[in-house]
Amino acid sequence: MRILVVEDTEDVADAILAHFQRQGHVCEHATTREDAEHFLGLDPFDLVILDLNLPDGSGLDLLKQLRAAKNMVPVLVLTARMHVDDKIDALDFGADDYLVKPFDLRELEARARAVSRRQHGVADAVTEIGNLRCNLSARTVDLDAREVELTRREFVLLEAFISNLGRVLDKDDLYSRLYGLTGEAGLNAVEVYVARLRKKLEGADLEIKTLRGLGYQAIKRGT
Amino acid sequence: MRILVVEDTEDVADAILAHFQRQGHVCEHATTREDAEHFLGLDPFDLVILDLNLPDGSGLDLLKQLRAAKNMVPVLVLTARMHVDDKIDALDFGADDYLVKPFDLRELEARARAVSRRQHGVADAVTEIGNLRCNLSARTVDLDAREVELTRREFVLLEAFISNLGRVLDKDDLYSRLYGLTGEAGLNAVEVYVARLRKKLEGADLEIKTLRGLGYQAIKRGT
DNA sequence: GGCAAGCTGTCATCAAGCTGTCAGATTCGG
DNA sequence: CCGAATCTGACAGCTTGATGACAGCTTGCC
Repeated sequence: MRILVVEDTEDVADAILAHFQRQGHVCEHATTREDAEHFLGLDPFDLVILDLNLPDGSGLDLLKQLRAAKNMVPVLVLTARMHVDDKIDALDFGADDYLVKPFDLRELEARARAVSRRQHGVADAVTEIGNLRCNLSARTVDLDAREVELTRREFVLLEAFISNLGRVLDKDDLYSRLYGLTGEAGLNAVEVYVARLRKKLEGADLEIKTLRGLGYQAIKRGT
Repeated sequence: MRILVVEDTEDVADAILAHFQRQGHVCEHATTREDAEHFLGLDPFDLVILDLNLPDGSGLDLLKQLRAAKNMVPVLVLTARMHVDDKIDALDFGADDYLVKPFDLRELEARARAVSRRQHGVADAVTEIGNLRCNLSARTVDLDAREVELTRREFVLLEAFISNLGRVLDKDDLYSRLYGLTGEAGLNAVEVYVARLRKKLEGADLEIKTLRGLGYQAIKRGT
């Protein structure tokens, strides 16, 4: 996933970034509202983790502004405040979930995953596509009940395909999921990883079709 | 375990810290509510030992706040007050157990262990994983009915793996279990101890898998 | 106090596995 | 049948993890 972390407390931000990056997600870090707006203009994100207490303006305003602009990116709000009012405000203004500090990284991860799943209309963390079972939280993939070992990048790619079943993902999109904004790999890299993924998923009911000039599309075989 | 001791009476705190640290647990010490909130924001703890009488606000409020934020960390409450009401309050607000001062350290230890076990849904302090039997209270480990001698750190590591079977523990997590937040060992230390533990547990039905870039995962062999 | 044993953390070195690039092969649309 | 797009096997560089050796420190024992 592409995640924008808007958080000015350094150690908290570092912990969040490190944790999600370890999972293979691509993260950008904004410390101010202005900064956040900048990033949001550059790239589509799959999730925004937003601290309500920012130095240059309430995060709540940023949220309002986003929603006013019909930007429906999933937003997970962090707040140190304990007031129920804040929670209500945040949800009213279009936050998808909220977490009160202090929080556990694992909790944050679970919420993030849930929010993003809801966005894609996928009910469960475990997705089955025919003989292929993918557990997004445990990062495990089983094909015909045998575990398939995927590397970080391969998993990111599979995640993208699974949560966008049937949709066409163009190469630029996949590229930014793998390498973010500052990516330094050649475009060919996407092709290479698609090939590697296809090879590891040989025999699976998930087919990754090539749409020449358009991108790739994952579909369930036999449909 | 990572234990947060929230206690402002110096000698009591020292005694508790010394005792649990001797057991190989990693302890942090907070003397005020604010301090406690700080630590709780930094790292997930396996247990909070909470004195109800704090200089800057009742410990009960901290507990309420924690639970309101859905933080379910096991909390063991200490209180000097003799009122029965306090006991009821603490349990009502989500404390897992309480102890009235003055108390015996061994008693505290037993309660702490019980609370933490309950949290993990383990009925007994003895956990069996195939041919490996681990007694958390006695701190003994048997492999094929032969005792394995583990050092403190090795045991802490094993404890972490056993109580998180199947889950992926990243190196930062393991590191903070071994050295706390202020640890001064290199990150390589975790690898070294995993290696030592693996060596001592050679032939056991507990496998410690390496997930490159993610961390380690303990699983029961043959599953 | 002094000694021995064992625990710790560091380091250097080695091994394994991931990554990105490339070149040549292949496929596809027209 | 051509050219462009895509596929794919090979490879080299790099990151990450494993492990034996070692020196300092602590602990327990006399």
